[in-house]
Amino acid sequence: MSKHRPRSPRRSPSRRRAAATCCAPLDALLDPRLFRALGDPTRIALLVRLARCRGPCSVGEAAACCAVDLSVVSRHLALLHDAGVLSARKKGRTVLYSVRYGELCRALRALADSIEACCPNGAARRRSKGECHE
Amino acid sequence: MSKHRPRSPRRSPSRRRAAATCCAPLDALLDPRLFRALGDPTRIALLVRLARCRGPCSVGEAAACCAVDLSVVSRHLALLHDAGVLSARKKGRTVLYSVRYGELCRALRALADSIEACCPNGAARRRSKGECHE
DNA sequence: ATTATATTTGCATAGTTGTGCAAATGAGCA
DNA sequence: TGCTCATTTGCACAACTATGCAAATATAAT
Repeated sequence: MSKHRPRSPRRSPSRRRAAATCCAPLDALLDPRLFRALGDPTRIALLVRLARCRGPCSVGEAAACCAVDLSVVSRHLALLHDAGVLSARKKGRTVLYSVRYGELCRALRALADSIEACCPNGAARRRSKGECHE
Repeated sequence: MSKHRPRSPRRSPSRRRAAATCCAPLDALLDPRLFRALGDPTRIALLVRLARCRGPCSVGEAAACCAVDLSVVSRHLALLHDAGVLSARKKGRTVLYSVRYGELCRALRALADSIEACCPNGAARRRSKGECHE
């Protein structure tokens, strides 16, 4: 997901082998940077706004959805961009942001799949409603 | 997502209308509380650990995955529980936490669906790779 | 009751984050 | 060149967060 990342030394090389195989992708998919980016109400509002725009949206236009300073909006959009949620394109003196629908959806679905794969009786994917004890 | 919540409205029947209708569910699905909970490396480590456990896991057991104080682990697990990511069950003097696989997956997929529905040419769902400009 | 184990809570603290304002940059236009 | 508009950056500050340690609670075992 995240665009350019300084490669965190998080994971230890041979961390737990036994029950690890199925959940291996989880580590990569569960990127705190993505979730942190989505963890702020103002940024969520901006993301929804961008999604509703159906197409590129300038910083000023995006700012219409929330009552914070324009500079704050600029920072939030940059952060969402860094997290890989938005793409940015410069057109003249304005910056056009748009939602990276495909990337975002793929990341979320991959995560869901990976989590599901860890579910004790997760083999019955997508079938019955109550496949997992919860 | 969040444990006790007024039942998010499913997908709108007529997908894509004036541009605003289709994204209505997004507001409900994009819950900052969930993402904030997943936005911390230690909590992610705990979640992965819990997923690997394949079944209930005590606070002490979960703590094995990260080098923070047990009290911190306790707080993180409580937070994940509040966010609806984990379920908790008390057994004697230990508390068993487990991943709410179903809820979590459903939330992520619903979110992916909802985002995709906002995509300008999102009608081609799941078909081609590059359905969306990004 | 006493002791031991599992978890939680109170408090202090260092670090991070969201915010506004003012100034700076950048890009088009007269 | 100046002028205007869109966006970003520097700075300060309040609020929040993650953390560790010590003490408190809860439950089980002796």
